[in-house]
Amino acid sequence: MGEKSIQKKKYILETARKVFVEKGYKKVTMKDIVEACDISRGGLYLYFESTAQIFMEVLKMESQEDDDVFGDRISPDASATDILLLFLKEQKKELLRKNNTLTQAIYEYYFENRPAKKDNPLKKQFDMAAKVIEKLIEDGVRDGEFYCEDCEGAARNIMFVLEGLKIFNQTVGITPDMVDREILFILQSLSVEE
Amino acid sequence: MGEKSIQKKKYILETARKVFVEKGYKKVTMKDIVEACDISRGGLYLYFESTAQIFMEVLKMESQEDDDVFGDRISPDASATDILLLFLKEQKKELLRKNNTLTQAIYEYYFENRPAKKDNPLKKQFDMAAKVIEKLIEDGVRDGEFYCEDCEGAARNIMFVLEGLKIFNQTVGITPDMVDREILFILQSLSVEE
DNA sequence: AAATAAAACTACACTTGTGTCATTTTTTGA
DNA sequence: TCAAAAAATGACACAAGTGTAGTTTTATTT
Repeated sequence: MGEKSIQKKKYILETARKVFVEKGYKKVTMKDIVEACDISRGGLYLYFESTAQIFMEVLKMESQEDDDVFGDRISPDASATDILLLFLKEQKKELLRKNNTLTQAIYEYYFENRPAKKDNPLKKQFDMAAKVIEKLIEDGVRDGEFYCEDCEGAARNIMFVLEGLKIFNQTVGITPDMVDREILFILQSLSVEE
Repeated sequence: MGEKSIQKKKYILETARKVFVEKGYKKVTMKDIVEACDISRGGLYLYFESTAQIFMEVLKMESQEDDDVFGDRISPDASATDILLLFLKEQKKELLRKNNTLTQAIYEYYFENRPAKKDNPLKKQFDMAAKVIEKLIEDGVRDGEFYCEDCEGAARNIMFVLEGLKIFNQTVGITPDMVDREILFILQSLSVEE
């Protein structure tokens, strides 16, 4: 497969991503992707053999891309509160950018295809994020910024709230101020008593 | 439609429910239901005209049934902690009884059919439950059992955690002790400082 | 520019699901 | 007990999706 083919494959994946964003996972057919890419039926089968395969490769692409959007803009002397707030703001943006995310498609996919818990990407992501937040809270406690008796619990609590907001957004819809209220509550419950 | 027909309709709905529990929403076809009910294709169409309609009626049936499973067993002199704990235990049971719930099907349905936020049943349920918890926490605070500066926030926080656990369970799977840890954390964060 | 290889196309055969309708079976009541 | 009504059946026509293969178009190489 030549260089040109690789380009085309990438083009198909990027176009297919848009389709998945728009229609979720289950509703998407080869025809949808063929039409979005403006290629022929047979042409698509030259590169991929099923929507499932395409979706998996889209996910792979996705996970390669959004590796380090975050690490960049943390100044070295930022307080734990600052960082936590930055993280939560980032999550808020992600949540509300609903029209550009694969969230629903990913849920649909995992409804059907549940990998062993051990190597479930969703679980890994969750655990990693929780670990990061935990460290963050621990730092904050050490510096006297936060009060918290169970940093791990608090971190997991935050993660579950974020999960809750995410699914709520997909089924009911959320407004920015709903997210703000949750963020506020989280920060307040970590704040030291005067 | 005679009495017998009504019986049969109910029978179909109950059987269809099992199918939805097993396969979710989108995957279910009329054929699946026909076979589960052991009736003929045409026969089913006599009662319902689409899987969507059947699903909606299943949901209606569901919501009529689980009205007051809870209110019953609260003794009049139970403390707020007791009641909250009972509520959370109930939620835990519900969560882990995954193999008998329509959770995934409901999510799939609302991915496709998002009603206006105003009359979205999911939102209503959420808000109502949050209100109940809020009152509960307020009672606890008044009696000196709980410490909480933002009862509404705390209530919503609990609800979002439960939502998070729910979707997590459908996509990754949870274990009883994961739920226990969350319940413990919630109770601890409401506990009065000594 | 001719020959070959690579890429793309389209039409086809197959599968699965839907909704309908002429017919058969069952129930009812006079 | 038998005629009419109600309920149930299953075969059919249709629609939408899949995967394939023979053919055509485009690109590459000598």
